Amino acid sequence: MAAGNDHQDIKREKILEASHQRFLHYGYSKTTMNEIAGDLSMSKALLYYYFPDKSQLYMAVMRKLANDYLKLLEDNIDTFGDLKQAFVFQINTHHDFIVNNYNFFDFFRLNEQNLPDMIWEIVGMVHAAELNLLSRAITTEIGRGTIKPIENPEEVVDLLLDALHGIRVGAISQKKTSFPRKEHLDEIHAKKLLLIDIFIKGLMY
Amino acid sequence: MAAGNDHQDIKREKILEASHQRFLHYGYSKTTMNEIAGDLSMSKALLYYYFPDKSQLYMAVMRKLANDYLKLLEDNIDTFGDLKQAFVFQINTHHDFIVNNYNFFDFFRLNEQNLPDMIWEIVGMVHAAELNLLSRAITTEIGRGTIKPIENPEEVVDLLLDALHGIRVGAISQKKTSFPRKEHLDEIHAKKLLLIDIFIKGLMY
DNA sequence: TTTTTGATAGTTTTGTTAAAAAAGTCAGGA
DNA sequence: TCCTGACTTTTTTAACAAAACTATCAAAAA
Repeated sequence: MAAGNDHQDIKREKILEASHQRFLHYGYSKTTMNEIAGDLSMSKALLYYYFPDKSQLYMAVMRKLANDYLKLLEDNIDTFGDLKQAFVFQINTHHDFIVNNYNFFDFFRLNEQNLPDMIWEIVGMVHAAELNLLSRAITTEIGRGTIKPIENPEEVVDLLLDALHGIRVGAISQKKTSFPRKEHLDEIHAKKLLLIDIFIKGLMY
Repeated sequence: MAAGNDHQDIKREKILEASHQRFLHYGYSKTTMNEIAGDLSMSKALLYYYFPDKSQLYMAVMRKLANDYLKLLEDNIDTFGDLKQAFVFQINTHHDFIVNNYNFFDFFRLNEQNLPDMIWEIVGMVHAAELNLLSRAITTEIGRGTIKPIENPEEVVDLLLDALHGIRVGAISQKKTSFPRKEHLDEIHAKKLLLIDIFIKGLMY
């Protein structure tokens, strides 16, 4: 709690940074604790002094990324001229987040089934923030009188987020299921914009 | 082509039926050709007389299921009072199709990545039929003057189908990614109805 | 007392091989 | 043309050793 933690915190930060790079470029399973330690010119044992194990180190990096994302959302809450701006902002921010960290999430793709609970805590936090941003935007918009009053805005936003999550690449040609490939993300992004366009109109009088 | 194929076709049908039951109850990887042959009191070699190999037998069953589904869609094309009826019909039919054959599709879940191309042909056919049904319904509705003219109805329907595909179980509590579990299908179904409600309104004037 | 490390213990992944099980083939019978 | 038993080939499974990696710890350094 005292000032003495400063140096420790800085070191932790360094470790998170180096780990992020490794995880981002090589994925979870193909980076070893030795390599991270090597990048920082420290011993592997020291990593274990700062973090209890590999998976929790990964989580810590992920939490940091999530926090940055959350902050971005929170900083822009209630700053939108209309509902569409809010939705577009959310889609763009989310898109950038995914594109910039695409390889980092191979951990998700690999384990697919039973991921550690802490992951779902973080995902839940992010989801809650998105829900908050967008349902407030909806409430504001209702106040403006542009769209119909909604009993439960969160339910509607939750639905939209699910729907957005379902957008995949070109129907017939491409093979669905599985994770979207990186080269498709831009096409997906464009489709999402079209979807919210229709969706918003669906909320109007 | 001649009448002599009748008996062969009946036998093929029997094989498809028995295979369907096995695949449905035990999944692809846990049913053996011997078991199917046993169910029909025939030799395994005879199966290979009618079908080239196991995977193509599975495909044949799948194609049969798909054809039944397609027929259902085609029989009801252009029979809807309004657009919503058409969408609800599609969602309900699809829902029943999935619920009734849930275990059959474990083949998808297992392989997840690189599935045989023939699968995608069938998926493509089904998708095309859904696209056709719904975009015709949209065109009809435009004719009625209820909704705005759309340059490319198929694009819009494609988008909606993707969105529907993304609907999953309750946000925070439940763990996303991965296939939906059977016990969640009804909840998903309800959410889909809500989505098309908003979506259709989004297409109106 | 806090931070750091080399050495080492423990666990998971990888590679190998043999046995078992299942897929797939074929010569020949009805 | 339809069908089968016996056979071959391929795939899955189990067991186990080697290698790679995670995680720990006593002790040195700061």
